[in-house]
Amino acid sequence: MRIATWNVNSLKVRLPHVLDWLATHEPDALCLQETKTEDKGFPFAELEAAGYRALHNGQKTYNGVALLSRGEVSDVQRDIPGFADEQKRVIAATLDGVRVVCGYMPNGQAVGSDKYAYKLAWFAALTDWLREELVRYPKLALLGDYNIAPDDRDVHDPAAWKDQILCSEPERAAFRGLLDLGLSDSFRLFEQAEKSYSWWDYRMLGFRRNQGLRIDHILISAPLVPLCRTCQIDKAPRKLERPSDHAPVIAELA
DNA sequence: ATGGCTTGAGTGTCAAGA
Repeated sequence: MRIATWNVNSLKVRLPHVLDWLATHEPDALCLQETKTEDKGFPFAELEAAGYRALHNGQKTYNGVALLSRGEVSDVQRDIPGFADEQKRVIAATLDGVRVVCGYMPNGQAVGSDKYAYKLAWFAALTDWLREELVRYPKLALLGDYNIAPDDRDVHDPAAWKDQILCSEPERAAFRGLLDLGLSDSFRLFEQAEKSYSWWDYRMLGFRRNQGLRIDHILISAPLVPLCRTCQIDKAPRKLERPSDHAPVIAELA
């Protein structure tokens, strides 16, 4: 079973890249973030023609998440239960016995801002929900754009980013809070190249200089760890014309 | 130098991203 995540920064713009990527990698599930559309603009038919059904939790202009799958899904959940939030950031479903949770975690804008407080509250609500979810679904994967670089090795210039948004200690503590539920960062189960990142700023030739951050992650619960064969960041789509600023991350489960 | 791109909305130019 292959599961993947990709912040596409507008599905309308990126649909050709997504269709190519699905054909090349044939994931069983692909979690998308920042679809930036309501259902009426969502390309259900094109994805269906490519062999994928789609669950979408979208809104106009901002945010929006989707879960694409080849097989049947059940127990669909939109948003974090009990957490009042206008922003469409979560969709989850069960697929082949695995609870697949797709999240677009808040960016937070700047340490100390209102959006930063929302980000930390959002992570607390997510963590509380997943603690319960793991009881019901021991095999669980949380995929998405976490907007957190968990460690200095996930940052091209740790000194410049120190205590900045995406890297601050409270954000990293929120990430560790997810690990404390018994989840593992699948990327770090394997030896990886140094300077591996999943996002590069559009500006300043960020990608060409590999000035990036690793903020897109696939966390997996303990029963899935022995099944995990690989986890890789695919930089290829970032090299295309009009790329997303994020690269997809894909994990293979036996 | 708080800039540098990209997107959606909407037709002038701004919010938001990370």
